[in-house]
Amino acid sequence: MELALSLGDTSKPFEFLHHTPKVSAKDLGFCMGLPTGFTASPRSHDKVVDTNLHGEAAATGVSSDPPVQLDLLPFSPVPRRLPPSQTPFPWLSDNLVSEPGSTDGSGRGFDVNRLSAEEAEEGAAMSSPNSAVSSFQMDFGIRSRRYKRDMEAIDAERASSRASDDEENGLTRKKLRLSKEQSAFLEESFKEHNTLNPKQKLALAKQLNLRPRQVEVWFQNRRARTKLKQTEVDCEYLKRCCETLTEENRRLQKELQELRALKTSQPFYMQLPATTLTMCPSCERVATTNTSPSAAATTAAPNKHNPVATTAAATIPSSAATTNTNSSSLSLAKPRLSPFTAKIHMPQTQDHQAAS
DNA sequence: TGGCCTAGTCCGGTTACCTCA
DNA sequence: GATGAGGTAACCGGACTAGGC
Repeated sequence: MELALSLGDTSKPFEFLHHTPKVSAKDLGFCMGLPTGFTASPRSHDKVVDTNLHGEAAATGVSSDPPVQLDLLPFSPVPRRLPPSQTPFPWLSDNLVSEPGSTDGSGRGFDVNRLSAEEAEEGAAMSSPNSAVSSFQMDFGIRSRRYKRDMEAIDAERASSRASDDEENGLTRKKLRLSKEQSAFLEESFKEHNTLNPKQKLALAKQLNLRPRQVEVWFQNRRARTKLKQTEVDCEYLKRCCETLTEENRRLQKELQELRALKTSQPFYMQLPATTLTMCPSCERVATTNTSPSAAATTAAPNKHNPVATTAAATIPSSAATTNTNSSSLSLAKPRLSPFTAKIHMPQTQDHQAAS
């Protein structure tokens, strides 16, 4: 069992991607793979949950839980600006001319003030608030068609009301509720890319009849919500891990007691050498050494980069080797170490170098 | 080349408004 | 109708980066 946070490829894009052929499904999608039986909170209407079941339970030996996988695509948490090739907004080419001097795609050199908020609103006001997204279709699957029509009418009315209020007051209202179409369109955009460069922001604002600042704020809040949901999923998963480990610990304690009882009743058992698993933190290889001198001569390989694949070592999951050594590995493989005594030895780097 | 300034963007946290049970 | 909870748009402050001087 391992926790996998995938920031890249997703093997299971969302269904809506099938309806957006301009964009490669490989680059899109916000997938949350959850363990079987784990149900995300149904409250969030915008929560898109895809139960990708990458079953490694058999390999890890912990119940039937697949790894929790969240594909937050295609954003990367470290680089805040991505090249334009990674920002596939299909509609951008229709609305904006690419900046000749912009090389990084982040919009550097693009004068955001060229299109003021008034201009943006003026341009957007030329069409009805919802016309920009009239071709955008999404089946929310919640309401009946009649109710849906009513809600759309209400949304349109609210949008027009907001526009008229802005015109009358000349002020921006403290808080506006985005229409359903606007939210859905922003959601689709977020799935394609969760960060915006100035061009994309302006294009979205223009299409949705919003101010660029509103689009920016929406994306910021949406990222925060995504992170919050990720945290909730992680928390839930770690909770399950803790429960599993507790149960495993209980089982091993019981097994230890049984072995001790067996040891007293069967003296030949003492002849079995104790095996120590040694894992080098730098190369992350596992070597075995037997505490018994005779056994060490036969099993412990001098070259620790060619560790002997004993039964115990072989049961160490490969995922453990890829886990950051600074954090506790969540790989809950069940190594059949009995009747060996296993321990993870963390030698100093100097030890490793001296040994090599 | 390094330092300073500015603009833009991000994030974490918070506030305030809106909706709904 | 009043109310509390939850969702979310909007704001604030700090940090970071890139470009210009």
